[in-house]
Amino acid sequence: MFEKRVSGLFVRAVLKAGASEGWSEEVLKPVLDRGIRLEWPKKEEFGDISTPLAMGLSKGLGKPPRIIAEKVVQAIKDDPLSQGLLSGVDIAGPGYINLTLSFSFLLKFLEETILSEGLTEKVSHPRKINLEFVSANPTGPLHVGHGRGAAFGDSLARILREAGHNVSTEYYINDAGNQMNMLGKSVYLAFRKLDGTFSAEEKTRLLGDGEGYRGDYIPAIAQRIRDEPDLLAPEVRLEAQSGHFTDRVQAAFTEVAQTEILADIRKDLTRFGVSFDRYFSEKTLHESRRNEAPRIAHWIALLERESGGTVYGSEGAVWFRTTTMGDDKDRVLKKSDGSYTYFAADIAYHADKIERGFEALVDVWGADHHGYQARMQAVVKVLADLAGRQVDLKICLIQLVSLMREGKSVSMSTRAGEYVTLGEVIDEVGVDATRFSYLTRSHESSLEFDLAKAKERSMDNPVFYVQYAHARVKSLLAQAVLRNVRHESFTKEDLSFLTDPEERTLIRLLAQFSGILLRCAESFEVHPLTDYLITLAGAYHHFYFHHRILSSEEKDRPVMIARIGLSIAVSRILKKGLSLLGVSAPDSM
RNA sequence: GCGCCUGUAGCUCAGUAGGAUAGAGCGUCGGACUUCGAAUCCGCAGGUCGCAGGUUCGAUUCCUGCCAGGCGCACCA
Repeated sequence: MFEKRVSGLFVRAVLKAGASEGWSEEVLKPVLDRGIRLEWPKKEEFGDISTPLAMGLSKGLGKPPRIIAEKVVQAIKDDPLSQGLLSGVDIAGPGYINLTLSFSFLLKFLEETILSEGLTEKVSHPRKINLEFVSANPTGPLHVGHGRGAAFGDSLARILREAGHNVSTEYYINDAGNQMNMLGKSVYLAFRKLDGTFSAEEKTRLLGDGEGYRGDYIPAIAQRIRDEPDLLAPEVRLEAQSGHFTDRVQAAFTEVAQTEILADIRKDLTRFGVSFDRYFSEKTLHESRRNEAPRIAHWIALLERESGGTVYGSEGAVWFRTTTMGDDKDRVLKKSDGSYTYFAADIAYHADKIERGFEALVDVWGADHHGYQARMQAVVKVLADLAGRQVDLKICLIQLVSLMREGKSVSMSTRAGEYVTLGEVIDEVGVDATRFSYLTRSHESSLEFDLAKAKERSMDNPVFYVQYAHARVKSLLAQAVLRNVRHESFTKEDLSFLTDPEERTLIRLLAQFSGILLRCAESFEVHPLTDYLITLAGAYHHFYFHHRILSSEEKDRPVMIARIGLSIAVSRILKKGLSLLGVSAPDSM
């Protein structure tokens, strides 16, 4: 809310002090260019906003930090724009400059928070961002790991939009290649089992030594194919029933299986509050339209022609030179049999994104794909150069989720089809608790997800703690109505009765919300927001417990009105924050 | 073997681009409901920030080397 103003204040102060003190611009410039680093000290004795700026300048200027701080502080005090905004500027510790926001400014902020819909400051340079997440292969239902990526990606999209960016969300469907064929075969074999015509020989012939896909959903799809005549063309059905595994049987079973599974995935995602602007099919990259070469061929050929040797042909294959970025060998894009690797498809997909004009690409991946990062960065760089534009690629690696139940780990094996699906987790613990639990930890650290605890209504499961704070306010307001308290207007004057230090603490915390969001948007994180909401809820619970809000005494009325206003502001920020996490804020629980 | 990530209180984790006395919650123990919802609040205890060096006025944070755990290193997807 006030970060930009405060930063501006510091920049002007440093330049002014620098001019009169003869500080070298070479020292100042890099520090100012990086942006003034602002902190919100936990201890209020250190003010509302703090910066270690002077310590950073100390070395370059060859002066003690406190001396530098003094000059900067003087310049700030002389700046007319600090009037009204600040009530205190101090130097503390080794050379921190601590600012205290004026009461009047805080009240103005509070008034706006109660009134306006737009709670947040927007980024100064909105970007057109493509955010790709989940992108699970349509070979089985989403599991708990995908759930984390879904919660993270969706919440990040909401935050980026709130911050003012233009965001498109996308799910990349790996619907080409061997895995899909194997899926079709697996369903076909299950179909044969239902018919009583299954044989081990046929299985070996189709799958070799492999087991294929084995989850419960495989026979379920086979059953549907058996039950619903429309799912297979009559001649294909005849071939399947008589054990002729022709190309069109393969194609039909794969098609049905994929459609069914994708429909289930989308159903789970919808239930989870996650929607995508677009589902992008890998298959479309391989298809040729109107006599044109497939997109994938187009891009690989283009790269081979114009990448200056980064993409080159050798041994009958086409390679990407990844050794220049630390890889131990170059990687194949086009195999000697003429088909393309997954990597090649990914290149074409990212080329497509760039072609669509995105300025920033965000890929949310499972952490097991980390080995792919450097390669993809190199690809995007090459493609962006070809397009003659600056395109940033941010890769968010989501660390793994270990599922627990009452402290004991729930074993999971994807291969054997034994895993807990996202749908099951939602059934058991609910959407709100599931999403919140996923987002209580940084996505960069692994997460222990305890089903029993996620359901528990305790502090172990802070979603209820935060929701309860919101419900408390709503209940309070309802109580106020019952007591015929009218509170339509909350002007600065009405709010000026909030003189208690703990009230100021709450306002100060509310004022940080916007900055937290901007930080999330800048660093592509969600967790700081979750953390903030827990802190805010805690502060309100504390306040509520120690302060009587409603009162029938006439002399207490101004304070009562002001506290109701403060409570409304808290509830609005909580609700807004929760909505960005995709979590509801019920009025009662 | 090479590469990436992680190692902070008994447990699960924060710690914002080196900085102020390293923070929460849970768990343990002990307190608070005649008053707006006790799904809440208050207090006590708990740490050589994996180990050892180095850079710095200052290191949980940066560098190097170890140790431990996880993951990745296909003309698979």
